[in-house]
Amino acid sequence: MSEKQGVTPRNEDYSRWYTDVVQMAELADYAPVRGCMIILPYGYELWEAVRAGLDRRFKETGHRNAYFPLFIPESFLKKEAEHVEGFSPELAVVTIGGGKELEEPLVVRPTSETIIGWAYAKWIQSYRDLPVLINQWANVVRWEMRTRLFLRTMEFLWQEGHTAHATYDEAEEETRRMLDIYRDFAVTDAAIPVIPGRKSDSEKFAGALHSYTIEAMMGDRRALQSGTSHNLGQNFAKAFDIKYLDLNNELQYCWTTSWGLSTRFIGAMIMAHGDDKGLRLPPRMAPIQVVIVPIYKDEAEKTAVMDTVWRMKATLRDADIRVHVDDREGQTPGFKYNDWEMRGVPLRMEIGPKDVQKNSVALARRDIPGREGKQFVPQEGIVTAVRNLLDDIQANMLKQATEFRDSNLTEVVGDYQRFGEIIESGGWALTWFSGDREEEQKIKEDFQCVSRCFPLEQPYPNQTGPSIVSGKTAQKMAFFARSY
RNA sequence: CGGGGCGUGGCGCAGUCCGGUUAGCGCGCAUGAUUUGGGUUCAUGAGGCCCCCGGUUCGAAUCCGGGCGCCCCGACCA
Repeated sequence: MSEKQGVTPRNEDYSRWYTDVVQMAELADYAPVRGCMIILPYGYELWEAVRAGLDRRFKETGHRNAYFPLFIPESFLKKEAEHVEGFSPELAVVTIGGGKELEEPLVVRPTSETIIGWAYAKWIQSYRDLPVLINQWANVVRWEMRTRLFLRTMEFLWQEGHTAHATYDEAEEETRRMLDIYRDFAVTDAAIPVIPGRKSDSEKFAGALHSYTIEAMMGDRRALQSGTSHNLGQNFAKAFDIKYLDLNNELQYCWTTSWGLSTRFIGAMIMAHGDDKGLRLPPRMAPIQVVIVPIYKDEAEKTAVMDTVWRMKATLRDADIRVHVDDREGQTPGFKYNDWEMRGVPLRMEIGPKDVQKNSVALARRDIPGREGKQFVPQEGIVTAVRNLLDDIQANMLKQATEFRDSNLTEVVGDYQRFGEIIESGGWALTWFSGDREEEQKIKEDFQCVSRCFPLEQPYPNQTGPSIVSGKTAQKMAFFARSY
């Protein structure tokens, strides 16, 4: 028992590792209701970082935030045939309010296309009203059978963007623009080398013309859909009567899009970067970028050390570096090192009597374990030194994750057995694929996996190849992998 | 929905088969020492409707019946 101090090693039990990290790093806790979670302050700060990174990008591209109701009339869900079919099994429905049976049950939103569609129909009259570019930050509920903290919970937080346009091309451009924003955010801020691509017909959103996704590889090599962007065509416009008068005074249906990224993304960060010591957070997302651990033996040393500690803290804070001083009494420095490593803080600053004497500090990187990642730097010019290190850690984490991803991708052409071996060994296979539902169903039955996406960046553009199951000519290659 | 497992201080468990005084242990927590450049050590202490209801019994955490909840595997799943 006392042997086990940290998280369960990943190769021993990846699931346990994940649960340990989430709980020991105090990201989330279980709730009294099955499948629901309490997002703890440290976890919520990560979500705030996600929000900040995305919100800025949304606003830069002309979107504005609004808020729509949690309750949706049940009839709304039924207006779009595929949509209702896709979501019915996972709806939470309110039938009683104020002690009385409701005339029409209210659905707790699983997503807001319908109620926003209703509003857009009211608001849009003319081509001059377009485009409508709105995003909302909200919670949604889906009655999931099997849940896991952050990855799949019955209630989760997300943002959902909903836009309306005059033409197919504009809607498609918007869909792709938002996918690229997700890609840029994931890569630049979260250091996750996601693969943007298009979903196959059987994997697309219920009611969409087509869906795009960013797919990330987790530490156990399973795939995680980390954000999605949908071109809804005119399906919802027709269901909700979203129409406008064009230049020629002719009534037209709008073209709409929706796109979302949820608290699941926190799961992606945990699993894309974490190691056997626990969480590893990319500096741009880390609630605490630098943790200062003071070292002293007695009161005299403490006074001198803490003086330097508070001075360093103020210097870093004034430079907008997120810094925390671990001044807990009664814990040894060694304990604190492990504790903050488990919590994923990218950079640790140690300040002891020797440092006070030499006007130096010790800096230890989370991304490079042991002695190699540790260095002594002068207190003079600490801001630049820390900034450079944080940048380097950010870049290195992306590099590490990219190398890991690429070393687990295998291209396979026309060899179904080999394809199966790759999938069953846990890797990702890139192969020609027709996108037909029957083929995908066969793969699902044979290997318990479906296509992740047709990557936007095709390795052999303008070429064709034999679809993996049927052998018939396929236009594009797709990734296949087991997923969360 | 099918199969399996489990409900005992905050957490992880022992005790249940074979009923019997104050229900133990580890971790955590509190207080005080000690220690502090990689998870110190020790002392003292706080903390329990033994999931719920009913039954058997002089006596139930333990046996019997019923219920509830959770976890795992499968099925299902944007």
